[in-house]
Amino acid sequence: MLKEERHASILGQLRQQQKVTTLGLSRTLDVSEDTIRRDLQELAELGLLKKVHGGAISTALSPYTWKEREVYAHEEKIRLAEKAAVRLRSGQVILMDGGTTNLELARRFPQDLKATVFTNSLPVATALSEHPGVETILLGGRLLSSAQVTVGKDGLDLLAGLRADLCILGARAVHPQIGITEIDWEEAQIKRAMVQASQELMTLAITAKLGMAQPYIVAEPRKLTTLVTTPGRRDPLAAPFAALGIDIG
Amino acid sequence: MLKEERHASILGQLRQQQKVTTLGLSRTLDVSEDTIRRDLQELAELGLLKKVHGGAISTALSPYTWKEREVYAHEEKIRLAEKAAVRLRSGQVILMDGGTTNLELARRFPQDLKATVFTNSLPVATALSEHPGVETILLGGRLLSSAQVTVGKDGLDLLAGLRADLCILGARAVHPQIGITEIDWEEAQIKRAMVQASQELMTLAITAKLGMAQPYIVAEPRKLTTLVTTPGRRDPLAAPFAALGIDIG
DNA sequence: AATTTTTCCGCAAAAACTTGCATAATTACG
DNA sequence: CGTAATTATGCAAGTTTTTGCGGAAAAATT
Repeated sequence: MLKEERHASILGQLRQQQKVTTLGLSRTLDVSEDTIRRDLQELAELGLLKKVHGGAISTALSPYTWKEREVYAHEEKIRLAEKAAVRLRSGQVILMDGGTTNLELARRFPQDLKATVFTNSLPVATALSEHPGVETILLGGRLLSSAQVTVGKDGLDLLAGLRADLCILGARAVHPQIGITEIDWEEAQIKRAMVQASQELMTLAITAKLGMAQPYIVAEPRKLTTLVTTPGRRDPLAAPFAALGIDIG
Repeated sequence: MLKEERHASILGQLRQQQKVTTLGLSRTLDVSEDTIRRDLQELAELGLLKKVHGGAISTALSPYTWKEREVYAHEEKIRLAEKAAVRLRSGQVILMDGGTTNLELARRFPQDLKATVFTNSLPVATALSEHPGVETILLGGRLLSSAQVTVGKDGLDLLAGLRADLCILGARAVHPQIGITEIDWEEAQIKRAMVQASQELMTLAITAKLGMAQPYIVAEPRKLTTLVTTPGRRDPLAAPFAALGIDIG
């Protein structure tokens, strides 16, 4: 059996039952546990699953709540937020959507920054409200508890009449050909409106989100101005974006 | 069973019934109590639950942070919130503004209540987002950092087109002749619009607020339907309200 | 105060993982 | 086609993680 077949089989099983065990795969695929471990490691490096002691679990485990997502890859998110924070300039009008990475950025806005921020994210707004130099404007609408953001027509209407300097998107998936994509249609709509309403587009993406894609397109790759991520511009994961002229930070 | 599965199961159970016991989990998941204890500790370290003697509870229920302990008359506010919570009925469309008393009420919405809540308060919206039966709609606008509420034209416009069943106001001052009054002009405007948009008006007021008045009038005394407070209807502080036909709870 | 329940601590066994290495399979190329 | 290079696999030894247990400590209950 070819390695690729095994990988496909593992991912298939993972989709069906959310988890796989090293021992179980070793038996069904008739290879040693060591080989399975190496398979899982490779797939984990591609962000296709999450390796745990005893096997692996699906990264896109659906019943994840906001709180649970917040602790996932937390250290990496903080590093990205720190890198992004130094790129902000006073006087800007900024659009920010939700996401746990954006929340870390909101917490790390430079103390002396003066800016106006429009956001549809409750946690981001809460974090920014403690900042002395930032005027925060919350987009109204129905609250999605899973993502802690508001959606709906009111927010879209407000964005339609706005010309902001910078949009900071927390994306679920960033792909060099497909662009920034989302899994929820209502969220995707608001994000699209945010992108439309601003000059520049910055995205913070942890490694696991690079090269991934979801059903609803938020922005095409060429819309992206800055991509803040962990791998450098030479890294195969980031290089395709650099080739498009996107600033890799 | 993988450790992560157990964790997911624990969190799932916690989300549904907001508490779990060590013994119960040990039985359902078929591992020793020590293992459960270690699981709970790990999850507690990630901030995903709160460990208590005998098991764990949802963090949503116990946000007794250092800040909240210092809230003025906190215990009294909690008692008022408990009294008000039992008066809520399923199917209602409710308007809620901010304030620490309203926040305590939001945390104590009956678990089986089904309702739609419009609010301009960030903490109230955050608390309600954890409630399975409540649809939360946030009023947009500029964020006042001191009160953690939004103000502005967008919220006023939305309220103008609304007919709600109940308005729950957290008032700064309640006077039997002057009515409910506020100290901030912008907040007063939103509150006034909320009162206008609903059939009934309920207010939770700690003793210290009774008989007080502030510059901006939000609602006349006769608008008030229910006053939830500590003194009984015979008490000289509450009697003038009872005389107006207001329900004292 | 006594008793029961729950938690904490250290330990030991089992399971799972890592690493280095030898061998087998596959691919590359003259 | 044959041989070298590369890659994949399995094995063994050592390490880490996980788990359950006994007993002491702490907390709740009576």
